[in-house]
Amino acid sequence: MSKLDMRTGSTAVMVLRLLADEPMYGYQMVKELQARSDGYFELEQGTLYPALHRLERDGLVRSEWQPIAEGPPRKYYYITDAGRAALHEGAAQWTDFSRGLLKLLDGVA
Amino acid sequence: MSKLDMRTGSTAVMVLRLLADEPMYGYQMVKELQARSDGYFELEQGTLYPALHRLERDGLVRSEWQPIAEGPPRKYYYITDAGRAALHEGAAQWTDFSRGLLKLLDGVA
DNA sequence: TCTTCGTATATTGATAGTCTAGGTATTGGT
DNA sequence: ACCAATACCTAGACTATCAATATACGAAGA
Repeated sequence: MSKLDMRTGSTAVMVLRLLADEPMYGYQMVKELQARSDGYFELEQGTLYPALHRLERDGLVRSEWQPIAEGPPRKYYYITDAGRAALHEGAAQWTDFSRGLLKLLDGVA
Repeated sequence: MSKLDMRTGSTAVMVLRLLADEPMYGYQMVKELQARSDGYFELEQGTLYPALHRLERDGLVRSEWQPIAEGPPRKYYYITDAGRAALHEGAAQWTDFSRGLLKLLDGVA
């Protein structure tokens, strides 16, 4: 099957979902999403970083640089209270949408 | 819950899904999608008509004007063989995506 | 008669998110 | 010396969506 295009707007809720478990840095999120989806979700860095900056601009996450003994420094992201609220809202919408679409497409694929 | 934004790219597969059952005209598709989703999928006309023209341009549907005794004429759309193939492809992708997202968001909403 | 509503197609301009492609820098292995 | 993996980032092009608007017909009601 051809490579997945990220569905517009899903990146934010995916990122918030990851950060709800623990703080993470960008590169880690890419790998974590791959791991949790058996390689299906391939988040491009050119998609992720702008999305993270939007989330921070909107107060849904905050970030903190952390120097690493070996390798380049990491920018850790933390979900905020507003971020958790947005996660619940966004998860509810995407869940409804996904269920509705699965119902509509049931038996076609 | 707030009004649904159509998720980018889902319009095409929804339209093809409807036309796989029977030929329809645009306005009818809007109503039919509402009916099949208990009012959840609200396809805007400014979203639908450009989408239909793209589908026709790409040979996935063809259209035919039909004069009506009462009221404005209707432009009926028919799915093509290429359209059915695209439907299966698109349905498979959206199904995988939806299942993956539901799994990721499970328990959050 | 005039207005409004439901039907039905369509376009325009603004907006927003994704992609490709590139850039910078560090570390470890060959 | 070189390359791959790690880790951050941006710019420009593209595409689909939205809100708003336009046209036109028929029916119902004031």
